[in-house]
Amino acid sequence: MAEQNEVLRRTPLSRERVLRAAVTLADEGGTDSLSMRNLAQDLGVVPMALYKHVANKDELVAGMIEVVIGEIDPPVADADWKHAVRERILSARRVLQRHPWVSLAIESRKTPTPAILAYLDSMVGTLRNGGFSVDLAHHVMHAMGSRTLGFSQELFDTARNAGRTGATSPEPPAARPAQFADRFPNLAEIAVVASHDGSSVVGRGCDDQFEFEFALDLLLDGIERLHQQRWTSSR
Amino acid sequence: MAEQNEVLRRTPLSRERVLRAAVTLADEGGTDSLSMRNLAQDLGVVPMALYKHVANKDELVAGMIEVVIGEIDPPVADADWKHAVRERILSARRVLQRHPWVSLAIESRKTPTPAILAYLDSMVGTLRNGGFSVDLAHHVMHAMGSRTLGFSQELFDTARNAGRTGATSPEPPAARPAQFADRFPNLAEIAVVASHDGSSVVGRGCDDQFEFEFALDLLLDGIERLHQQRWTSSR
DNA sequence: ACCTGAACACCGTTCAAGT
DNA sequence: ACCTGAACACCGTTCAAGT
Repeated sequence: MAEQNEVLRRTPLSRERVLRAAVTLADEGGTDSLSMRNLAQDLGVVPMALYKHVANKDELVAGMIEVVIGEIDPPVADADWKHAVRERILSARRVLQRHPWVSLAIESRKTPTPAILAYLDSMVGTLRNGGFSVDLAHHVMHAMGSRTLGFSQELFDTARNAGRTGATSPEPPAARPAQFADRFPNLAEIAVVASHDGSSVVGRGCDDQFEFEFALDLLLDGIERLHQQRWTSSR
Repeated sequence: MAEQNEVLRRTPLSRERVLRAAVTLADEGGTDSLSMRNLAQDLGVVPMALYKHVANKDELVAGMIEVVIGEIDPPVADADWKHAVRERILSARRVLQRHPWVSLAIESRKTPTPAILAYLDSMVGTLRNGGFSVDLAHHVMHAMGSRTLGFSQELFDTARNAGRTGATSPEPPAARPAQFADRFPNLAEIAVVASHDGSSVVGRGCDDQFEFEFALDLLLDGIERLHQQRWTSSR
């Protein structure tokens, strides 16, 4: 590790290397460990050296988002709109699972980055090519919201925390199962079904991939129905 | 203002006062201005005095979330499940619009707070009373995701930044309209329709309330269809 | 002209000293 | 026993001094 740092120190810094190291740092240690000082240390460089390649931390994060969004597959060719949209979103979801910090990073920013705009623009293009009116395509993009980028939008987000360990969190989301079932009986009932195991609690045992696709298909099927009915807003 | 601080200084601190002052501080200045030191100053108190009422900043934020979630209306009585769910979510949305910092605060936490669990439990109860199977209710909660709490889930989030000014942001999300239309023609086309005005850009002119209800109803209608069909997952 | 160490203005939180 | 000032270990970023 010290040797590797020694080697890396010889190769000159570049914006590319800075962004890549930052993504790796965030992947491994989460947003908390992403500081200009930590990043500089990983690169064997004094903190101020970073400021020749990124204007400030905000711009660093924007660059990191660009790198990650670039990992999303291009749209599949020769497919109907529904299949193309579905596959692209599932690709985005796989990317987000590799970089669990990125969804919060995107949501924390005030403005979307160019790569996000390009991704969304491409998705609108897929809808338009599929025969969607501008009007319907517009509302559909709003309806999909951040799910277009593969966001789970879960309130019990097991995926986000599981980043390091990979396993489910050792601690239940609230108190012990017995108390939990008393206070939140309807959630407890749901959790039991999800896990096929009476001793489980909410947040464990849910099949995230199934739930994501369930929600995605619920939206896509509804959208398909509107499309076939030539739906328009009354504007 | 100095006089008011003087008066407030006499009334003893309480967890209630700390949380309420923190919510007000975040409402006015956003998450950035919410520091233990700023909060203590607003309360006319030394920073360390706060630690007798909240264990640390994380627990402070949890308490702030509890306060805000408590502002959501209880479920309307004597209503079918669809109306009850719809009205409750629209109430949650109004609350989130009053406290623009709270959605990010909720998403940033690893575990849901008790008030959030109680809210979700109540919503599951509404579905179960409406005749939903445990299985379908479970998947529906995942499908709705954070939208159950009124989250917009927009990538162009005009509402979140508009907190202070109330007006739309003076700066377009990316470059000037002309360049924008060149790089993102499909987004530009959508934006023009949304604004009835060729000079506009994405993010301006969208009717947030309409879009939220469009997406909400798209989901609710799809859910109603599954419910009527007695849908079950194949488990 | 370039690079960088020290410094500035902040954080959340600990802890020991003072009352 | 209670309260709190100073201190600690961090931040992102500025800026002037050194090469």
